[in-house]
Amino acid sequence: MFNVAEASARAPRKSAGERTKELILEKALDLFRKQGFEVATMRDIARAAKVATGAAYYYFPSKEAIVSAYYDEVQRLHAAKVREELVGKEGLGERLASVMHLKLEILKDDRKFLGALFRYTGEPGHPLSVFGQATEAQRKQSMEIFRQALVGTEIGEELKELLPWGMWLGHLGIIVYFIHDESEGQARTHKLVDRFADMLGGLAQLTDAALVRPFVKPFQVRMLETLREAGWSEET
Amino acid sequence: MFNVAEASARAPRKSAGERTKELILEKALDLFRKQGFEVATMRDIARAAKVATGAAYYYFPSKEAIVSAYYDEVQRLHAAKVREELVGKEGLGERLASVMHLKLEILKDDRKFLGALFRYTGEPGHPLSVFGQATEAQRKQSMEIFRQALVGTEIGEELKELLPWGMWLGHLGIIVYFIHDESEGQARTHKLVDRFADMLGGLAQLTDAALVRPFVKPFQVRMLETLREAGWSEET
DNA sequence: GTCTATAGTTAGATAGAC
DNA sequence: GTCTATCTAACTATAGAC
Repeated sequence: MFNVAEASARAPRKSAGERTKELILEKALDLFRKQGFEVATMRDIARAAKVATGAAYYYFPSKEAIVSAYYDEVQRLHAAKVREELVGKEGLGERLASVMHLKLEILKDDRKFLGALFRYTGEPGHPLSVFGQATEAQRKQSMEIFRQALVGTEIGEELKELLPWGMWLGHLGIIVYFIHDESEGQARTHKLVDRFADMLGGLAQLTDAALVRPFVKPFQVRMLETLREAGWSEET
Repeated sequence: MFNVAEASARAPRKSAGERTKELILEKALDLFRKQGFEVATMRDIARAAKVATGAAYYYFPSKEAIVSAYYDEVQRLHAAKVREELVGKEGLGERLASVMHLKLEILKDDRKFLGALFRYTGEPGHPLSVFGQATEAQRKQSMEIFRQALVGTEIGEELKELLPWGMWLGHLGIIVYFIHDESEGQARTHKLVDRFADMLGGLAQLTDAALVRPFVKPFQVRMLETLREAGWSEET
């Protein structure tokens, strides 16, 4: 009996609710992928999961919240893959490119409904706003992943502090580009990632080179000051 | 009689429809400012303008389209003010700061509903997407305004091509920050603008300085290449 | 706590008469 | 160009079964 309790503590059996929630999420994503976000209705989703509409709302306060839950899963997956794939990779450029390609790989079939993530970007109070209070935890988690890209690379103190935030912001931009990218396999986005990563790697080296650093450092310092002033550090 | 026709050609009398449209726009903005975008309904707006709901939809295909029409007006106003205020201002930093402060000045009372502009950022097909086909004209127009900030400043060829686009993109970011900024009179945003403009001015000078330019130029060239590859030039 | 069933509200959007 | 009537779908509310 004690053993059973212990075992369930180690690998807790999913409650009925958890399974239902997963089922709804899964069926919703099926529909989003097939029909797109707009066309799929909450009624459809509930029907596909063989639950009442109310059940869907019991687990997800809104349709967008389903996409948000999906994105949580994406982040978990991304963090895991990054841990695996980053070993042996050296240099900021190579590491950053790897992190981004992995992310895009995870998102590749879901461009049709990814846009829902950005719907509340301009509405500070909204629980699903990318820049809002309610999503701070996810933001930190995501920046943490990008911070991994810096491990083992030789860069100055200022960049070490600036880059995780900068890369996170840049990666949002890349995702928007990715959503718009109709090229085969989103090749253009992947190419763009390689180019940017490469340039960033080069620039990081350049700015730390003995000859150039004296000129660049004041700007880095001022940039840091400015961002702190702007409240960026409030949540770091 | 000829004179009347001529006069009306020069200053054409507004048709009934145009006046109705303006009335709806005006009343909608009143309500958005008082209640916010969400709370104000199309029914409220129509009632305030003393027309039927259908009439509002006859002129504006969606509620967001009203904000979009408002933003067109903003751009017109901004272009005019920039033309006035930029005379005598010298240096990239000072000119850019001026352009941005003027924009924020125009937007200052409307942060409550500005977020509606960004609602379709992640939906390429949508007529109101910031990055979509349908809004290309507005985008160009807006970049044109930022290009004014460069007039008379001494910067390299690459920057001359990169900056209008870069400033436009950056200014979108500033607007999002502005929307989130609860400081008195959005002082933080204005401060941020000054800092960024100042740094950009300094960086532009630095990168064109004889000692540093050889190092930096290759990066600028690659950046241009990359952006062209990415399709940025397709619409310029 | 996990749902069903059902009824109702709201508000964006549309169709068709005038 | 404007109105009335109507539709749709997100969302809410509630009462109750398990």
